[in-house]
Formats: sequence, C-alpha cells, structure tokens
Amino acid sequence: MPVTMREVALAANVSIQTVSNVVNERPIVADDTRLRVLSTMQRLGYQPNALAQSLRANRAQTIGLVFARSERRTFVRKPYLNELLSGFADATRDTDYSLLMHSGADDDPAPTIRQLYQRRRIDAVILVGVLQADPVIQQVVASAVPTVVIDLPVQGDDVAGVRADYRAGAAAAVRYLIERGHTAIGYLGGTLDVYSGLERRLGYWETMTAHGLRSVEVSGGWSREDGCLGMMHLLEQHPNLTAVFAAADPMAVGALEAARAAGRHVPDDLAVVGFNDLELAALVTPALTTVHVPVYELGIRAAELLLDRLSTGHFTDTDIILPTHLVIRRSA
Amino acid sequence: MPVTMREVALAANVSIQTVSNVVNERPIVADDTRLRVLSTMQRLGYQPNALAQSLRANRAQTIGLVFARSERRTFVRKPYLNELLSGFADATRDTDYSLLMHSGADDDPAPTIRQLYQRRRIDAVILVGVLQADPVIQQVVASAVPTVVIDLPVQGDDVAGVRADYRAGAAAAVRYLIERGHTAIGYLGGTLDVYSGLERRLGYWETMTAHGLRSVEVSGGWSREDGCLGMMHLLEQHPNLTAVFAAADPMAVGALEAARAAGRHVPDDLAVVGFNDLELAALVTPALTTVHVPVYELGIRAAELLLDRLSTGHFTDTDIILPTHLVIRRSA
DNA sequence: CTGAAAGCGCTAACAA
DNA sequence: TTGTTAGCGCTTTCAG
Repeated sequence: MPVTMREVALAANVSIQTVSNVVNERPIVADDTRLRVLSTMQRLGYQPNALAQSLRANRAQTIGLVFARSERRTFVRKPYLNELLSGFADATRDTDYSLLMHSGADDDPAPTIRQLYQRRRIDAVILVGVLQADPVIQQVVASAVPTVVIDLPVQGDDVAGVRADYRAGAAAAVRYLIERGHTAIGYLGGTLDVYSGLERRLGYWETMTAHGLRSVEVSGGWSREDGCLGMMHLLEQHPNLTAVFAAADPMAVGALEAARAAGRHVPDDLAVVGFNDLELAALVTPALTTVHVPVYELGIRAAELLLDRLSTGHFTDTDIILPTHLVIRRSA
Repeated sequence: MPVTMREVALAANVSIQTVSNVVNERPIVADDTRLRVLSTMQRLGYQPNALAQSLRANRAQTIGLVFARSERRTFVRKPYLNELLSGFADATRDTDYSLLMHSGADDDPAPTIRQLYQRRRIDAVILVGVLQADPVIQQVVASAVPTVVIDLPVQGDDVAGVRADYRAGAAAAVRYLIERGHTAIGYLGGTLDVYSGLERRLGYWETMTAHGLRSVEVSGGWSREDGCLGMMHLLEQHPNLTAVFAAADPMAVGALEAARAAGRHVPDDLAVVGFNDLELAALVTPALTTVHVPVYELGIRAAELLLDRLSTGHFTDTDIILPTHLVIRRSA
C-alpha cells in the first residue's frame, strides 16, 4: 500500500539511489532527472519512511518529555505545564524533531529515560518537575543522555538547566513592598524541596536582611488552602504585619480569603503579593500583584538549547536564567 | 556502542533468532536456553532497538496528538488541555504506545496527519480542538488514519468521537435555576463555531422553552472580558434578569465582575452559573456554581478507544458521550 | 527446538 | 552523474 523508493525509481526509470539523492537534496543529480523524479514522487504520493531513515541514521529525530516521579501525578495538571508545552511545541515546529510524551509504567524516570534512549526512541530529553535533592539527576547525568532540566541548576557535558531568576523576582517583590513603606512583611512559603521555592525564599530573606528587617515565615504546601491556613497563622502570631509575600498565586488567593475573614481589607489594611502570574492572578478580586515568570519562554529556550546541542554535539550554554518581573495590580 | 541481538547471540552461544524468540516471549525456547539468554541480555544491558522492530513490523507504536488549526495558537494554553493530556498519558502508561506531539510547520492539520501517518511516525491520531464546520474532518475521514476526535460527533470506520454531554449539563444548570424560582434567566454564550458551545446553547434553549420561558442570549467570545461585556449588555437590556448562565467559567467570572460593578449582589440579587468547573471556579469569590465536565476521563476514554481500535482493527464504539453534572457552590 | 537466509526501506560507499 | 552492493537491527519464513 505505501509507496516506497523502489516504486518511485521504477516509475521514473532511475535507480533507487538517485531517488534517495533527490529526496535528500544532494546537488549531484542532473536537473532533468531531478525534476522527473520529483514529479513522479508527487504523482505517486511518495513519503519517505521515517522509521527506515531513523534506523539507518541511528537517530530517532525525537525529543522525549519526561516528568519526574515526585510530581508525575499532579504535575501534569498544573497550568505551568501548558505554557511550557507551548514553548516546546513552538520551538520544535519548524524542525524535523518530534516530541514524545512517554509515560512509562515505571515510577522512576531515570530508567525510563535510559530505556527510551537505548531503544532509540528518543535522542534527547527535557526533564520537568525534578525536586532539589532528587537522585534522578545523578542518574540522568550518568546515563549520558543529552538532557535539559527545567528549573534546576545542573551542568555537565550532557546536561543543562533552564530556569528563571526566582530569587531576583522575590527580591523585587519585597523591595516594592518596602518602597511602599512596609516594614512588617511576612512570607508564605511552600515546601522546601523545590529549587525555585528555595530561591524565592532566599530572595525574600536576603532583601529583608539587607534592609535590616526581620523575616517572618510560615511554610506549608502550595495550594490555596495552605495559603489560607498560613495566612491565618501569620495574622494570629504577628497581627502587626502590613504585607505578605506568597510563594505562589494560589497561596496568595488563599491569603486574600484569610485576610477577608479576619476583617482586613486588601490592599489598604494588608498588601498581598503572589508569585508566577498565573491566569488566575488577574481574575481574582482584588487582582493580584505578582511576580511574572516567563514560562513559555522557558519552554522555547529549553527546546532550542537541546536542538542546538543535538546539531552541534555540545551545549552552547549550560545554565540559562531568564529574568522575572513584578506585575503590579491591585492587591499591593 | 549499543548492544545488538547479534552480540547477545554470540555471547550466549545461540543464534540471533533464538534471542529474538526469547525477547518476544515465544514459548518454543528450551528453559535452560532461555535463562542463559536472559541473563546474557541482562549482563550486556541489551535493549531491543525499537526503530528496527517498528520498521520490521511496519508499526510506529505511537499515537499522534494533533491540535486543529483553528486553535493551534491558543488552544495549547487552555487548562482543558492539561486534564486531557493527563488522561492520554495515564491511559497509555502501561501499553507500549507512546504519544507524539508533533507541531508541524504546516498550519493545516490534515496534511500533517497524513504525512506523519504515511511516514510511519504514527499509527493513529487523537485530534483536539476542531471546530464544528471544519473541513479538516472530511479530510481526516478520507485519509483513513485511525482517529479519535475530542468533542465532536463523528463516525466512520476509522474515526470516532469522544465528548461530554454538554447539552444535558446546560439543561441541568438551567433546571436548577428554575427550581430555585428563577424565570428570567439570561445566557452568556461564546462563539457559535464550537460544537460543545452549540450544545450548551441548545441545552439552555430547550430547557427554557420546555418551561415556557423566554430565552435571552448574548454571544461573544469565551474570555473573562467577553463575559464582563456581555453581562453589562444583558443587565442594561434586561434589568429584570435574576439569573445568568455563562457558557464558560472565565465568562462567569467576568459576569461576576460586571454584576458587582452594577451594584448587584451575587447570589442574592443575581445568580450566576458557569460551565466546565475549571480550578478557577472554586477560587473566585463567590465560588462558582458550575457544570463539571470530566475532561480527564475524556482523555482516558479517547486513548483507550484508540488503543482498542489499534489492537482489534475496529472501533468498539464510535461515539462516546460522558455525563456532566452540576456542582453547586455559592454563586447560585 | 534451533539455525540460516531473506528482507522491511533507506543511505553510504564505491564502481561504472 | 548514475547504478550496484552492502548493511542498519530486527523478525519471518523454512530447513535442519
């Protein structure tokens, strides 16, 4: 049923090799021959068999998208991922690489990656959702599969990281609050196993310290509920707080609720700043002042970096850091 | 560098064929031979080359994920997609099929699909984001590529649809409002080119008509802004409305804003119901009463249906319709 | 139950 | 410039 090179060759009265040369645009084919072959291909609806090409070249022309164990379940549902995928997709659009989303039976991504690679299904990997201390990273580095890790500083011949400047973003948020006259600024932190979370916390702490202010932190999860509970806790323990910086937008939304429940008016009685600039941030009332993270660009850069590595054989950059910026809305 | 069957055969002192038989778990190999081969494979770290297997079998073991032209740009960013992808991923997890997200250079998905298929990169397609009257569907049907289309009723030997019962969902929402005593219920519709949008509108209209009530509709886009503008318009033209049913959650959020701006208190002065039950719905104030759509299950069922078609050669079902249900929160 | 040979569709080498 | 030969790694005949 499918048309092969042999059939094109037969129909065009040339050898298979000549067809191959035409397909691969090798400039050693006579013009009239080339045109004849091209029109025959067209006529027969010939498409080269990518499987055969890949087997021959020993390249799958495919980049694997892998989600780390720690977040496999929930990560795929985060809005963050949409932007990231858009970036990957757009960056690979005009290349002849495809994106493979393999959700292996295995719960540990390292063996999955190694297997996909050894089985020649993928040439490289973009790894998403890895926690700070995850041993996966060591294994991935050891496996020598060209890899770009999102939101983690890693370096090596085969591994590079792409992330945003979370620390500077947090610092900018806190500086803004300080400039607006706030001195009692609390921090609603998430868990401490996420690299970007640690950086945000550090940005808060450094800026507070640099201005001689005392840090007041509470940690928990990343959800709205966590933000609500944390905020209640903060308001109770430190009623003099005039501002709160939340490590994530949903937490900030929770903080908004807790503040309302406590009879505090935002932003007048209490300023609230979030982080990430999710779509949600602009939709709540009052609209959230928050730190914008260029997630889509992160995706673009990650894919571009990997494509470059695949064509040149080495990483031109091993630690890309994109800038963040504060988006001022109504909540602070 | 990579270990091949030949090397395993050599090391285990058997023929290549025997190794193949062991790999494919054919029960015609003597036990001791099989064990010897298995341990050799283990020792050498052998992994079969999927490319060679696929070339041989003429199957890519891959399902393509394709986004329709009309939404290519924006669709990928919708939260809807996350759930869907989770479903696809979970449903394929324990199979030996992978998911390919090819974002072809081409802006029209039909040629992209045909090409991927003819080039043997994919065995089947899940098509997302097709508009009601999109000619893509005809082409896909004609191309004979096994395909599942999300949110569109299509049938054929090679095409099946998977969708939710949007009409019943809308009807349930309107019935709920009527039961609560509302009779002047407006409809904030989105664009009329989306199948699920038409169904929602129909559900609204049918239910209103069945109760002898007059439909009041306004159409526009699907965004919060559109909802806000539409709501302002409705309140102006029909100040006696006591309830509004929005075709999508973001629109409902916009309606909430417009109502607030107009000095109407939700839900007391005005009831608002949304559609989709996005995460956002639970986060806004007041929390949205909305129609839940089982998007994750849609993804699961779509992938399962396609996998079944791939193994049996025919669709066991060509039009799967999952139920929706009303989630009652605060806004109505 | 095991082994040898052929070929999936393509491309890299060489020869004509 | 074009055609021939060999082989990528695997599986499917068919003899042994």
